[in-house]
Amino acid sequence: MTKYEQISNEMRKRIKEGTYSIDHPIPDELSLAKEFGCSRMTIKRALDILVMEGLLYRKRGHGTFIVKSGIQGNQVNVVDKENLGLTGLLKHKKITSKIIQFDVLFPSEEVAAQLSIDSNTPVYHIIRLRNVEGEPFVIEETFMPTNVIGGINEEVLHSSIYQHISQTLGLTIGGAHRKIRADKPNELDQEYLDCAPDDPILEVEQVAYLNTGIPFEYSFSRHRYDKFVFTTVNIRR
Amino acid sequence: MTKYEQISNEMRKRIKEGTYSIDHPIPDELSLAKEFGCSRMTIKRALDILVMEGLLYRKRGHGTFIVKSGIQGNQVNVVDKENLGLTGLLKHKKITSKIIQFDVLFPSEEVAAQLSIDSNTPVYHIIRLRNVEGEPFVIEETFMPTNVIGGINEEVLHSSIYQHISQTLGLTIGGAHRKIRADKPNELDQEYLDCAPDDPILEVEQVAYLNTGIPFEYSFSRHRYDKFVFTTVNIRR
DNA sequence: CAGTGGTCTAGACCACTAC
DNA sequence: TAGTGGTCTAGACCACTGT
Repeated sequence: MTKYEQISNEMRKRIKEGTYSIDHPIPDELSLAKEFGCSRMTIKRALDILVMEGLLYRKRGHGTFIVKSGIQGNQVNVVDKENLGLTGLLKHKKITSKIIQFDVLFPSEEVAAQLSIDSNTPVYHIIRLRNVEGEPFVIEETFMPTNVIGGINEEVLHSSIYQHISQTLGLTIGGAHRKIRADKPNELDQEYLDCAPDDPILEVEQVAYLNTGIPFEYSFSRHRYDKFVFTTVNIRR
Repeated sequence: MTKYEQISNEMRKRIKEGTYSIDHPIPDELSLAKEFGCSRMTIKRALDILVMEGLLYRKRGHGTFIVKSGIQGNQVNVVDKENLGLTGLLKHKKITSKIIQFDVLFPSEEVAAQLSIDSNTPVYHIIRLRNVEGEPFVIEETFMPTNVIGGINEEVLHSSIYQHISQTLGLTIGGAHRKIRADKPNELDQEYLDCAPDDPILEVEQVAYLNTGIPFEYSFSRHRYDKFVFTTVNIRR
């Protein structure tokens, strides 16, 4: 844990606990530097994190203030929490997976383009039904290049692909591009998600990247409309 | 324009133009500091921007590399481009607005909570149908505190509220929290969006904030499912 | 070992705001 | 004028990597 992270955590705690008045600026950076026994740059960096989290804002010439609406709500680190896969998102919930399809094939033109591979590179093709607490939740169709990921088997598919990537393969997930849309249910949705012909579907199309910028996943997640909300936090810099 | 911004821009240009080999690290930070006649910290800060944009990635002990998929695609500053309102998102398209409802009322408990105001503060209540190129696109229901925004009239509603906020009122938009879900169409949707009873709706619920952290808008945007895709870019730090 | 990026310092000057 | 945050410097040491 770096010093600026420690200070950042301590300041977050103080802000949430109400240590500082909400109508006045928090102590200035030089004072905090003296208190924490560090340089002003380190304080600045620690506070930068809280500004990015939406907990503080700065006014040049005035000081640094607490964002009133930022205190309530316990969404600590919301900004970074996003691309962790279903298993990461829903801890403390019981997730089971049913493998509907699992094969290796040559990618279509579209899939090859999204994964930045040529059509001779085989890809895993996986369709899974994910149940949360025993209830059908989402159907995920996933394409992954075999030469980037590798080692996928039924055991992995029954637990978490993301865990396999980060822990077994030692790769770091870098980010994702997503498209979110509403759609009518297809036959697969109606069969496995147990939804009526007029129940909408929330589809998330995603290309996920390693921190090297190499795409490792192209997927479509089709959610029951009554059980899933996609949440984003956007903070201007 | 600060020095680190200038350097960041110059480096972005070089990367896109192919000045540096894509298979080797770009020059190390000390060399760049010498070339640009600045300290290493300033170089680091300039490169931080490009890392956040997904154009570069770092490997401790190795160097700094170009993200291959980051070169193609001209999505400069994608990350910041998001919350600009419909008018900002769809430039070059002809947008017209039909005002379905426009009044001032005392907020419900839910609306007051989202806007962090008490129930005695009046809010604008606006329902607009937005047409793109003459076709119905989205119904927006918006609540805004009169004491934060002010000066809303029919003329503003027919053009762009966001423009009014930033240009006329001189306020800066800071960020937004959004929830995206699929839903069945209600009567208003069917009437104005011209959709069938089994056409899904993509709803975006949003609380938008000024850079001071004060919420200024709580809104629900209900889109035709065949005309709108919500896109996000997520880059891990 | 040398070379890379990650963190941190102690201080400087500037831009903006209030008094 | 005094006080704030914004930027920048010229170094330092550490953590990690490959040879």
